[in-house]
Amino acid sequence: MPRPIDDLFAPPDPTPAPARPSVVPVVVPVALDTAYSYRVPRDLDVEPGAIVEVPLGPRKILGVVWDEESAGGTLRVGDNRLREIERRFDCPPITAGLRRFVDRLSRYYLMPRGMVLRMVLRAPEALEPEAPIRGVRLAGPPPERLTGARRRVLATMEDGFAWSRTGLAASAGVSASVVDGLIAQGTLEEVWLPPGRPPAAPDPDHGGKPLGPDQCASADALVAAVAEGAFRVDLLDGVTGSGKTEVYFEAVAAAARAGRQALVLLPEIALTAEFLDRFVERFGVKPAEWHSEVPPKARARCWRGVATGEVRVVVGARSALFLPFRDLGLIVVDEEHDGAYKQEDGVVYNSRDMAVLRGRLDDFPVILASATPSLETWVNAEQGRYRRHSLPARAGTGRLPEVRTLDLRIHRPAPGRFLAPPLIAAVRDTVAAGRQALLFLNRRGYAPLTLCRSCGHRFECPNCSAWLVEHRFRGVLMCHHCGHTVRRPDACPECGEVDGLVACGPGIERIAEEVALTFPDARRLVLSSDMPGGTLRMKAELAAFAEGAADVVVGTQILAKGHNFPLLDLVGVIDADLGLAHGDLRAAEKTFQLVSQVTGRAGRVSGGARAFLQTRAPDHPVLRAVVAGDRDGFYERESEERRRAGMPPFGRLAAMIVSAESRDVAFAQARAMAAVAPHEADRFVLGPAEAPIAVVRGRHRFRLLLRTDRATDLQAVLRDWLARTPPARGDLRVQVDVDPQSFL
DNA sequence: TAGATGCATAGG
DNA sequence: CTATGCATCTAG
Repeated sequence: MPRPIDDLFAPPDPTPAPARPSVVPVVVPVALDTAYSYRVPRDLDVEPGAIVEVPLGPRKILGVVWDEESAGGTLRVGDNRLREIERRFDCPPITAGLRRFVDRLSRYYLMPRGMVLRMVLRAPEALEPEAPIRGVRLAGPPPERLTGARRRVLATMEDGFAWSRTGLAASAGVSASVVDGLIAQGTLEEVWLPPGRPPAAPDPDHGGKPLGPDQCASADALVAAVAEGAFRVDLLDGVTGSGKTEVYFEAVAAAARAGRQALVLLPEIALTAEFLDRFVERFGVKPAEWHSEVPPKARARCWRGVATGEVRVVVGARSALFLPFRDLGLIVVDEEHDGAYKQEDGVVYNSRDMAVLRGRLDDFPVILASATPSLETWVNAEQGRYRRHSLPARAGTGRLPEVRTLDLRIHRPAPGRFLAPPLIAAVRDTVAAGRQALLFLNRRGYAPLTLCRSCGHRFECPNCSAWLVEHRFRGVLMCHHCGHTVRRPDACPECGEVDGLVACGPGIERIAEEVALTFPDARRLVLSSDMPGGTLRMKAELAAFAEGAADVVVGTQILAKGHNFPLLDLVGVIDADLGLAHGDLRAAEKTFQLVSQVTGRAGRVSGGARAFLQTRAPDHPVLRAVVAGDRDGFYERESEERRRAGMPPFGRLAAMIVSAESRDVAFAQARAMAAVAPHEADRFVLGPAEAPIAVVRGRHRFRLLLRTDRATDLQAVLRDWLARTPPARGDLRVQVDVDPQSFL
C-alpha cells in the first residue's frame, strides 16, 4: 500500500519508541491517598489516565493509571511481588486535566485521592459497551387463545414497530410474562434492538430571544471569553428576572460553535423542568442531564458520551463536575450563591469553587451567575479577579416589585394570628384583581415550640436540646436538627395536665390554616419540601401555580428558587427576621439572598407588583438594603464587617466534623479535639451550645470551628490538628470542612 | 472503602 | 465447642 505523500517527506522518527513501562502507579477508588504500583502485562498498552481493572487484596476493582510525578508515593519498580493489571477498559482515558483536578481537590479538602477518584468513576456500567436490548416484533398469526391481556399487547403493537419487552409490557398494562407467552406462541419474535443513543448535539443557531442592550453587552463579553478559550472568571450579576439565562446561553452556544463541550451547573436540578424547556427553546434539543435522579442507563450513556466527546452540553448538579469531559470549554455555575453547591456528606467540597479550579487547570472560562452573589464572589469581582457584568433592570416588560417593611409592633396581627392587616388587605386586593399572591415562611411544620400552659414545660429534643416542632398534619413533634420524632401527646409529661399544651409561633402549616380562615374563597396551595409526594409532586404543583391554578400559595424555601410565576403580583414574607437572629456567621448574607430571591418572584412580566416584609426590626440594615434595592450597599457593608471580624472571605474558616452514631461518643471526641486545637492565635469554637449540628444518615455530627487570621496555609494548620487528634475509634469519624458555609 | 481477621461474649 | 458480633487492620 503506498504511503500518503506527507509521510514521505516527514523526517524519520528521531527517537525509537520508548520502552513501555513495566510498572505503573494506579489510583483506586477506595480511601487511600497514594497510588499503588502494578505490573503491566506485555500485551497491554496503558498510559496515564487509562481505566483499568486491578486486584486489590481479595477483590478486583477499578483503577486509573496515574502520573508518576503526582502519584503520592514512589513507584516500586524493583519489587517482584507486585500484582498485575488485569485488563484495560475500552474507553477514553481520564484526561490530564481531570487527574490534576482530582489531585488538587484531594489536597485542598484533605481527602484521600481515592475517595475523590471514586466520584469520577460513579458510572461503572459506562465502561462496558451498552448491551443491546431484547425487543420483540410482530412475526406470526394471533395466538389460538386470545385473552384480554394478549389483545391489549397486539393492539399496542399495531404501529408495526419493534418494542422492548419491558416497554411493551408497561405500555399495554400487562406483565412481561404475557409477552413471553406470545413469543412462545410464535405471534411475536425476539429481535435485538440497538442501545439508546446519547442526546443529540444542541444547535447553537436554533432559536433565541432578542436580547436587550445590557444583555447584549454582557453576552458579547462572555462569547468573546469563550472564543478566546483561556481561563478567566466572569460574574454575571443581574437582578432577578433580568434574563441571565439567555445571556449565558450565548456563551454555551459559542462553546458549541467552537466544537468544545460545555457544562451548566444548577442547584437542585431535579426541580428545574422550566430550565430544560428554555434550553430546548434555545438549542432545539434537550441537554444531557446529570444528577441523582437520572436512571442508571441514561447515566451511563451520559458518562460515556461525555468521555467520547459525543455529548456536547451537560446540565447537571454539583457532581457533574467530576464527569470525564474530553474537551471542556466552559462551565456556567447558575445561582452560584446557592448552598446546594456544597456537598456536606462524604467528600466535603464546594462545587462552585471547584468549578473555578477546573477552569484554571484546563484553561477555559467559568461563568458565575446570580442575582444575589455570594460575598466571596462579590469581593473577588471588586478586587478585579473576576470580571463583572451587571444587568440592573428586568428584561422585557417586567418590573421589580416595590418592597416595604411591615412593622409588626405597629401593624399587629389578631391574637393567635400572624398576618398583619395591611398584608391581608393586599392579598385580598390581589386575588380580587385575578392575580396571584405568595406567602413565604422558611419554617416547616405547624409551630416551632410547644409548651404546657399550667407548668411551663417545653418540649425539647432529648438529643439536641432544640425545641421540638409540631407537625399537626402528621400528629407528631419533631426535631429539625436530628429528625427525632414523637407522637404529639395530649397531656403534659411533666405535670399531667390534659389539653393544656399550646403551640407557640408560626410554621408553614399554621400559616396555611390562617390563610384558609382568612381567604376561604381563594384557591389555595401549600408547598413545603417535607410534604408527601416528593420532588415529582412539587414540580407539578409549581408548574400548576405558574399557570394560575391557585390564587394564593403558601410555602417554604422552595418558592425562592428560580421559578417564573407570570401572574404573581404580591409577595409576603411572614417573618423577615427569621435567620437574622441565630449564630450563623453568614446569617445576614443568607437572609439578604433569600428575601431578595423570594420577593423577586413577583412582577416578572408586568409592573405594579408589591412585596411586604413583616418584621419587628424594620431598621435592620439587611431589610433596609432589600427595601432600597441597594445591593452594592449591602455587599459593601457586609464585606467591611467581615473584614473587621476576620471572617471569610477575608480570614480563613474551617471546621472539623466529628460524627458517630452515638451522640455521647461524638461529643466526647469533639471535646477531646477541642483540647488539642491547633494554635493559640487561631480562634476556636465548639459548635453553638455544644449541640450537634445535625444528624446525617443516623450519625450525630458536631462541628468544631477554626478561625484563623494567619496568612498561613489553612491546610497545613488543619493537617497539624488532625495529626494531634486522638485516634477515632469504632464508628467515629473525623473529617475536615474547609470554608464551611454555615456552622449552625 | 470493603473484606478479612482476631478477639470477646453467648449459648449449648 | 461453635456461632456471632464488633473493632481493627490492610490492600501494591
